[in-house]
Amino acid sequence: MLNYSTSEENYIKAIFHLQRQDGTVTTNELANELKTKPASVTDMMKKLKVKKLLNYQPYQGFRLTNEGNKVALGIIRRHRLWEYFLAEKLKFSWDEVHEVAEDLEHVSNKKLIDKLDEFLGFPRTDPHGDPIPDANGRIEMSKKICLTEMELNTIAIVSSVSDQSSEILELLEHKKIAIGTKLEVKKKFDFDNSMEVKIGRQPAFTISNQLAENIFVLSN
Amino acid sequence: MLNYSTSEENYIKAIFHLQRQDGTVTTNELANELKTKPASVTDMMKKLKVKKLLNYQPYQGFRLTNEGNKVALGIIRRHRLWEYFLAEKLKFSWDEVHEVAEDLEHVSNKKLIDKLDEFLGFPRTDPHGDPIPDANGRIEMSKKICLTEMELNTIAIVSSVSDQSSEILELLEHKKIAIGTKLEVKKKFDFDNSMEVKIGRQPAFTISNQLAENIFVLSN
DNA sequence: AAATAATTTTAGACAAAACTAAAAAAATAA
DNA sequence: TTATTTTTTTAGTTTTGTCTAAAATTATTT
Repeated sequence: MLNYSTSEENYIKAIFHLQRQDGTVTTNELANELKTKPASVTDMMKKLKVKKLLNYQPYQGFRLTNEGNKVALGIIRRHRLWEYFLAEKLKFSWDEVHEVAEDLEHVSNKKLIDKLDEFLGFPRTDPHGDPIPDANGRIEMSKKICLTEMELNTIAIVSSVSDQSSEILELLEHKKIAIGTKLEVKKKFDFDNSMEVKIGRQPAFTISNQLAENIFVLSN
Repeated sequence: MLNYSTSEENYIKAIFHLQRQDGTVTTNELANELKTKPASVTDMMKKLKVKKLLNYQPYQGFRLTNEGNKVALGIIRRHRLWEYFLAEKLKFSWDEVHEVAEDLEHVSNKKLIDKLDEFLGFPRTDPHGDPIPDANGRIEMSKKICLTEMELNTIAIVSSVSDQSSEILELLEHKKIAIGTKLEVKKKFDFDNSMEVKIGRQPAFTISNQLAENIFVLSN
């Protein structure tokens, strides 16, 4: 695996994330995401095309090649492992880790990252609940879905909460729901869209639709 | 404290280290140290002078200002803390840490470094025995001297060994001398320049001149 | 002290990554 | 289907950090 500049890595990562949503990524989307100008994006797209990291025909938008995706997963692996380290070992709070990891992720020494992974105990998700690719770039492709979309009697892991207000956190704490908690939906009520869920062998309890809409889970 | 580019930081660090030996640093010395060309050095010296990090008159060599020294100590602090982390936590070997720390040292988030320091338990020296500056840039200015230069009845900490052959390591292990060991010189013999040293309360033992010349210590 | 050698600086170029302004292409509206 | 708007690309600069080749300065010899 070759080495890429910080700037190239930032473009690759941004394309990877935007690809998840749409199929293909446009110049303006990317310029907006990276807070740069469309002309700069076009310049970089030409460079990355030459390096065979993305497919790109003028005016047609772009998407990463297989090689490009591999590179992106490497960057994301580094980013999320550092986030985990910062939160778990250095006691950074939930919302501070991203910014610092943005810098650390560009130190691309494979041995460093694999040893860090081992030191941390091979964590499966970062502090935001997003999955961490393994040393081979494999990632749990369990897409993040809203708790409201889960099928009955399937188990999913709570991965993130979109609203971060203290009110919702109080409620989640009371119901013993945290990131990493395994939830099973037992019933859904059409009247108010509330649902009954279970954690492990404990008795099922009720979650309102407002709450469920703010909980996202990884379902295999 | 402002932010400096990776390149600027590498120059500042190199000047700091070269200054220790001579008083002032020359263009060629620096070009050689950084594996770059003299013309590039001159260009950078002009930039660093404008930023008031060094004193420099054409053809007269250069040395860091107080501000420049502060910046250098910040970089060295980061470098050595990461080295300690790599060796102690990630189980990198003694001779692998430097290269990786060369990259990590340029991530200059103060909170990150101070929390890392705390996580590591405020180590006083890196894995090579070199002192780590504290959060205020203070460093144990105990200069590294050769064991042969130590005065009688003073205590010093073994900080490094210049020869790294397995023969010397075998001998050091046998005599229970390691980095961090506190040594006190009790006698010196002019005949063969051998010396008698003590570790703690144990009985004094003899060290040959050849061995002493390869042991460096931090004497307060 | 003049000549030669070594060191250092200047001048001019180049590559990477960004920008602005203008041109070209695609999408949308009339 | 034209006309207009939006998006994207091109062309030409800028900044940072590097380089080579040549000029200037300092150091060393004879």
